[in-house]
Amino acid sequence: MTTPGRGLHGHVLETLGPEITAGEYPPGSVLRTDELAQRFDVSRSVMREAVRVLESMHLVESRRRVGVTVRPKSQWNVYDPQVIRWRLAGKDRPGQLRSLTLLRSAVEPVAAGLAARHATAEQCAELTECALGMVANSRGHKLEAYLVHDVAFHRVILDASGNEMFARLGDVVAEVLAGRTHHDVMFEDPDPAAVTLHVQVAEAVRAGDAARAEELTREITVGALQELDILAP
Amino acid sequence: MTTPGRGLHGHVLETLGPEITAGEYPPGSVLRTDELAQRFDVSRSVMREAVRVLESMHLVESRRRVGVTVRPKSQWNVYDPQVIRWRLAGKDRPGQLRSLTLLRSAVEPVAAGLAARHATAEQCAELTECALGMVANSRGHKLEAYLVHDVAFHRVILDASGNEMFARLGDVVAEVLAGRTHHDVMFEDPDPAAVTLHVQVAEAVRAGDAARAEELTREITVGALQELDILAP
DNA sequence: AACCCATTAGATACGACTAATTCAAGAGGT
DNA sequence: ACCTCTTGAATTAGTCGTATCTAATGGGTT
Repeated sequence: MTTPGRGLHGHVLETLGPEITAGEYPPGSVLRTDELAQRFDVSRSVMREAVRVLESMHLVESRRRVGVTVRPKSQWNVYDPQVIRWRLAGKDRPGQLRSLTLLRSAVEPVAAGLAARHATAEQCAELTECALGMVANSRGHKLEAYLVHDVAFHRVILDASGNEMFARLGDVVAEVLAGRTHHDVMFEDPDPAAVTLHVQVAEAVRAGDAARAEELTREITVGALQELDILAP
Repeated sequence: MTTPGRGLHGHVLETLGPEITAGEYPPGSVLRTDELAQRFDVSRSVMREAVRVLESMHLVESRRRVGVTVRPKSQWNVYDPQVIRWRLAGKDRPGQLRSLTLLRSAVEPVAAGLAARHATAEQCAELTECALGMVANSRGHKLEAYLVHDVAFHRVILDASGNEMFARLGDVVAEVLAGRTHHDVMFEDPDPAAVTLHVQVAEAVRAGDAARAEELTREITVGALQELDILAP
């Protein structure tokens, strides 16, 4: 991913991060730097750097005379892409997907509305291209090719919104969509209705119809919620 | 704040973080660990820990033979509370407030709808209490007391949504509201209409009327957008 | 109960060594 | 004369081990 075991401390994080985010150490658990350094066979300097990173993610807290204590889940930086990846790779993947899909359902419609106002001609073209790619791969078990265009579509929408906060959710959406295709539902071809909605969103954005783009995207995200049995009646 | 100059590396971060997020080093700028260590009069070990943290925020990238290069703004972890604080304290504070308010306008209505479904009796009571506190302090230049209740109100909504991602935006909302009160508009008493809306949201949540809670909250956030001249018609 | 001190584990510093990457000079081919 | 590939030196972060400092904790003393 974006963070391949970059250096020794990176390797340590790749093991320790998932362990912590998976909840293997209950909140309040104490880890000692010396022990960790021994366990991973690295020097304390390296171990301290890793601890600093975990600390900046609010996963742990390092105090003198006490050690490195694991913080409760409620304090974690759950928006940190690294934390998200670790949790998606762990055992509370379902819950994580629910949370993220809910976030999508809140943000993406608004982003689509903004995109309809701010999208450049180039972005509109990209959007249409993505939508066509989705249509072309919507039948015949071409799930991978479909996924690529689906991810690209949502990325363009988020970027075109002109809001940096929305734009940075592109990676998150990509993870969610990939997760849905690879692990959860989706054994068959995607829902034709969803494909149509994407095409219509592309049209609405190009036409500058913000209200319609927002409403159509809301339908898409409602569909995503229903797939995960997140009912909202 | 949550991270008061904890240790030497914390002190370094408190200076270097704001400098980078303020854009004082253009993307691609190269910093050398040795020089930085000299500048802050700390050991290389401490400097390396600070760099690791900045790296985990995707503010910089550290490569051998090159140095510590500043990454473009588009790659920063803009959801990291620390980064948000640094940027709010810096010169692109207005833009940051716009981005965050837009995020609020997307998330809070959805969160309010969920809160109407999931809120406990205790949370409903808290909500009503907050709303009453806002009413009580809405006249007579009691802006500070008003702010406290306003922040608490939105925190309860986000918590009661039952979604951890939404809940973690409580701090962000707090920063935005505090910023609005202390620096920007708001020289006079808050808008009476906004106060009324908060009371009505509390009622709707208690009544379990999700659609109404969502719509009322949307009106609140639209008001916040208008205050910042973010027009959306 | 209040105070003091020994213990402990992280915090900082320093120096030596390692390894990766860049850049440039030079060999060889076109 | 130009281009390409190789090679090697310089540079800078990465790693490690040790020594010292500091602050929390817990027990013991008054």
